[in-house]
Amino acid sequence: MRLATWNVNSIRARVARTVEFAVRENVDVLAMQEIKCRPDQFPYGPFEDAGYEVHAHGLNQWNGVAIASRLPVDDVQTAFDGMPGFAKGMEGPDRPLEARAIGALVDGVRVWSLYVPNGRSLNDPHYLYKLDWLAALRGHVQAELARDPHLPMALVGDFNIAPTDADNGDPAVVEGVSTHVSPREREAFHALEEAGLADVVRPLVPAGFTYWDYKRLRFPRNEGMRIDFILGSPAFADAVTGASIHREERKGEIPSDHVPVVVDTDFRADDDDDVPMIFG
DNA sequence: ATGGCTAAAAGATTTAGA
Repeated sequence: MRLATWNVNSIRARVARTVEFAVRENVDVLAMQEIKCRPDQFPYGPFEDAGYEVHAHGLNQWNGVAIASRLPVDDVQTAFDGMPGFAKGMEGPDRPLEARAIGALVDGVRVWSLYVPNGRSLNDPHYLYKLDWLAALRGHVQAELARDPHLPMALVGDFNIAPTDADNGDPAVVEGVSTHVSPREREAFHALEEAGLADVVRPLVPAGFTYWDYKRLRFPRNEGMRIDFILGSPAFADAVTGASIHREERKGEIPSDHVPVVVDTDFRADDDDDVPMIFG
C-alpha cells in the first residue's frame, strides 16, 4: 500500500492538481485535509475517473477531511471516540463536532485522516480545544492498541504542531509566543508516541518542511514548518519501506500551502494468520 | 497596510488559517 496525506486547502480549487499527483505518484490511498466543502460539493468525478473511491466528511466551508482509495474501503467513521467539539463563545461537552477526522479500514489498515485544530493563539479557547482534541486522540489510540496490539493503524494529516525546533523555520513562529511550538502542544504530540505510535517518515526523511505560509516569500526563503505527519502503530511501522515529502508540489499554479507526505508499505492484512503460498 | 496571501460565503467584508 502506498499511502499519502495532503492538506489540499480547498479540494474544489485544486482537484486537478490533486488527482494528477495521486496518479503520477501511484498513490493507493490519499488522505486529505481542509477540503473546505460538504460531501455534496466534493468533486468526485476526477477521482472516480482515475479509479479512486472517495469518502468525504465536511460540514461547511471550514475544515473538512476525506479519504480517496483505489483499495477496498470499509467501516468509515467521521469522528474518533471521545473527540471534542468546538463553537465560538460556547463551553463544555455539548459543543458540536467539527469535520476534522475521517477514519476507515482500507485493505485491513485502519487509516485516519486528521486535521488537528489550529489553536489560533495561546490565550484563545481554540488552544485549549486543540489540547483537549489531542488528548482525546491519544486516549483513542491507547484504547485501540490495548484492544489489539497488532492492529495496523496510521494516523495521518495536518497535526498543526512542529515537534522539534528544527521543524520550525518560520521566523514569525516563536517559542513561548506562538501556537504550533508551545511545550504543551509538543507534549501532546509526544503523548501520541508514548501511546505507541511512531513517526514513520522521520527516520527516512530526517529534514524538510511540509508547509510554507503564502505570505512574505516564505517558500522561496524556505521558511516553512514540518507539521504534516504519518504516525503508525507498531504493525504499520514494521511494514514501512519508504517515505517522501513532495516539496515540488508547493510550486506551480495555485499550490496548496502544504505538500504531500507519502509512505510505502509492504503490509499485508493477513500477516497474523499467514497462509503458506503453494506454487504450481 | 503591523497576518502584505488565499479561500469561501447568509459575500462587496468577514472569518479562518499557523
